Amino acid sequence: MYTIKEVSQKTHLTPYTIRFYTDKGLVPNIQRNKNNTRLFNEESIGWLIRVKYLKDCGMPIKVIKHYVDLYLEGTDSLLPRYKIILEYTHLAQKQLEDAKKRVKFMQHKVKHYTELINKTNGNTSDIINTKECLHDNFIR
Amino acid sequence: MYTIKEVSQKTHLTPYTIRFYTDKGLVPNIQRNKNNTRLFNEESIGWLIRVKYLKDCGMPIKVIKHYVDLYLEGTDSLLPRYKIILEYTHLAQKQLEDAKKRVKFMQHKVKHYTELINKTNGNTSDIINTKECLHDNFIR
DNA sequence: TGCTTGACTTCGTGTTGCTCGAATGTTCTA
DNA sequence: TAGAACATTCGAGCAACACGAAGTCAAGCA
Repeated sequence: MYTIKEVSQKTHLTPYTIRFYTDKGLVPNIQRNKNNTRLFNEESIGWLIRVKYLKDCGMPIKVIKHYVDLYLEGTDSLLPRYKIILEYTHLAQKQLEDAKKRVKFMQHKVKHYTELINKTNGNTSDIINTKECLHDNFIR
Repeated sequence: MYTIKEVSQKTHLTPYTIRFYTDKGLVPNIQRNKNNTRLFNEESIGWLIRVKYLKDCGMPIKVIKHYVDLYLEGTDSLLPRYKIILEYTHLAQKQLEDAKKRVKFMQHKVKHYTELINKTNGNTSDIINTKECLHDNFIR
C-alpha cells in the first residue's frame, strides 16, 4: 500500500491531480486507513497510468469515468468499451500526425533562425528580403 | 481584407478563438473599419496559423505574446526569439514521442478487445485469466 | 421609408482540468 | 514537548477558450 506521495513519484502525476482523479471516481476501489488517508495498491497505480494515457489521447474526464464504470460492469460492456477505445485510437493517430507537422514547423523555424543569426554575425550586409523572408509564411 | 468568419474557415479556428487571440495581442496590426469590425489580411491569417502551431507545441498564450512583441522589436531580438523557439522545439519533439507511445497503447487495447470479443462470440468457454488478462498492466 | 435580416461588436458568465492555499489532523523524531 | 512532515477537505484561482445576451450597423426589400 502506497501513500499519495509515493504514487506521485511512480506515476509522474502531482498529488493534486491524483486527488482530483480519485475524487472523480477514475480509480476504482481506493481504500482509506483510519486517518482517512488514501491507500493505493499496484492496481490503483495501473489505473492512474491508464487514465493518464486516455486523457492525453483527448478523452474527457467524463468519458474516462464512463469507461471505468463500464469496466466495472464486467464482460457485458465489452462492446461499448471497445467502441470508445476505437474512437480515441483514431484521435490519437490524428494527434500523432499533428505532432509530426509541429516538429517540422519548429525545425523549419530553427533552421531559419540559425541562418539569420549567422548572417547577422558575419557580413551583416546581406540580410535579403527585408523583414526576414516575407515570402515564407511559416516564418516570423 | 477578410471578416472574422472567412478567417475562421481559412484557419479552422472559431470566431471566439480568433477574437480571443486578437484581443490578447497575438496578431499584430489588426485593422478595424468604421463599424469597428476587425479586418484581417493575409499577414493576419499567417500570424493566426503560426500562433496555432506555437500554442499546440505547448507554448502558453503569454509566451506567444512575448514572442510576437519580440518580433515587432526587429532584428535586435533575434537571439531571444531563437531561444524560445529552440525550447519549444524540444517540447514538440517530446510531444511527438509521447504521441507515438499513446498510439501504441491504444492499438494494444484495440487488439486486446478484438481478441476478447471474438472469443466471447465464439466458444465462450475459454476466457482465460479471469478479469481480462490481469497480468497485462495496459489492459482494463 | 421603414423593417427585417444577418454579421459583427463588447461584456460577462460558464466549462474543463487542474493548481494551490488555508485550516486541520496524525505521526514520527529530536 | 515541540515541530517537521506528511495527509485531509474545501473553496478559490487560473488558462484557454465557449457561449449567450444585448447592442450596432449596413444591405436588401416591400
